[in-house]
Amino acid sequence: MNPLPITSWAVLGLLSFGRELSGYDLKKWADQSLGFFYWSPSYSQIYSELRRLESVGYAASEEVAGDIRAKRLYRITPVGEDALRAWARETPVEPVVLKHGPMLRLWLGHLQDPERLREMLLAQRELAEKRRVEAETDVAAAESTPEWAFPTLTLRWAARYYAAERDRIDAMLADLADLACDLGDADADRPPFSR
Amino acid sequence: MNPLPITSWAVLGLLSFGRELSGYDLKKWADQSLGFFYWSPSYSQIYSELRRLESVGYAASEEVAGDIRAKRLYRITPVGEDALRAWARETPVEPVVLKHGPMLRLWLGHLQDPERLREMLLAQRELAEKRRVEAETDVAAAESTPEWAFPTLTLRWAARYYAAERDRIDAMLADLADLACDLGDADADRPPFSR
DNA sequence: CGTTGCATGTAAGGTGTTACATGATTAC
DNA sequence: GTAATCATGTAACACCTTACATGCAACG
Repeated sequence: MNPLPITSWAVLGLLSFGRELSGYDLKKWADQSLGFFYWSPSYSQIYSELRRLESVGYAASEEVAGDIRAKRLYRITPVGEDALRAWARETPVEPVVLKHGPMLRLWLGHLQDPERLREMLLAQRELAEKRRVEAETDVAAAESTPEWAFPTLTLRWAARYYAAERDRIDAMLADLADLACDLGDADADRPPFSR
Repeated sequence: MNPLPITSWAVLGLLSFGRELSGYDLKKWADQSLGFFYWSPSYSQIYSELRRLESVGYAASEEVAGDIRAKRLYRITPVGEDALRAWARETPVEPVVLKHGPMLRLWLGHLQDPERLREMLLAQRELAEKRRVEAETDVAAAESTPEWAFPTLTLRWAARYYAAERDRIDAMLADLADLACDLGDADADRPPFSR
């Protein structure tokens, strides 16, 4: 049997805080926790990961007649706890992956209208600020509960991350403005493809 | 025909700076440019993207007897330039994707030995600092050449990014130390799974 | 009474990885 | 002479997403 993908462990991790949750709720919660520093898997993947976790005995589920409609609630099993702990302790840490779409566009700035680049950065700035506020409010909600100590740490990290992202965009906007001046000066030797 | 994946455009972007390059060289260069803010595709993917780009007429190649050994050098075609420019201008910007392995581990800190977490963060700190220095030296090498104006901007951004990453880890180490004190105080109500 | 949200999936398909293969050359 | 690097690939396969399907309940 191949080792489980990281996503599996992440989903099992969501269950390791001692609550029983449906796939739907798991996704919602993943968006607000995992989503800040790891990515949040799609619904369909959450459901299939849950089935996989159940098939290897790391999770168990039961059909529950909810307030309105039947749900399938998943919980972590003792075997699953052991496996997750072993994974967290013994597996080499995954390298950080960053795919920064806006920077890719900037890197190819010689193909673009400088004004469009500026607009793109401003939009990105707004997004980062929104995420920052989200993380900040989530910190405030979580920091009083001792069980959430570690999630609170990562939320605090996320708030700093998105604040820094916002500031870097400001710095980039300034650099871009400088660059526009320089290019304005030396009209003769434009970079390639700038027509 | 489906739209090309972003990786294709990234590889075509590497070719858009007016040089003829082999797949091998492209990968090396990708590690030092794209790798800082986007991820660097594997060799095998670079080769297959190059074949795809050639098949749609965006790139052309020729076998060249290099200094030592035969190489296949790729260059962008005029059609490819137009397509790349159109992509850069008209396609919605890809959202930022972050998959921060170390934060995932920290989020599950209740399963871990705090000392191990500290070690992990220190290792991560060193890595960020190394990347920062790399980006910084690459900035110094590129900033004098006007064609590299935009790549220089992104390298400068990367240098700031990795500096901020390093500082965030320091802040996290401090938070973690505070947390250890709090937990030491309240021995009675340990978080779940901390045995 | 139509649309939105809840809740759970299935199917198809592309993306991107690892592992492997090859052969020639440089370095120790 | 044998290890590592250059240089180019192929094959298999896992991962993950989008699109689609369903059926009920609440909201206006």
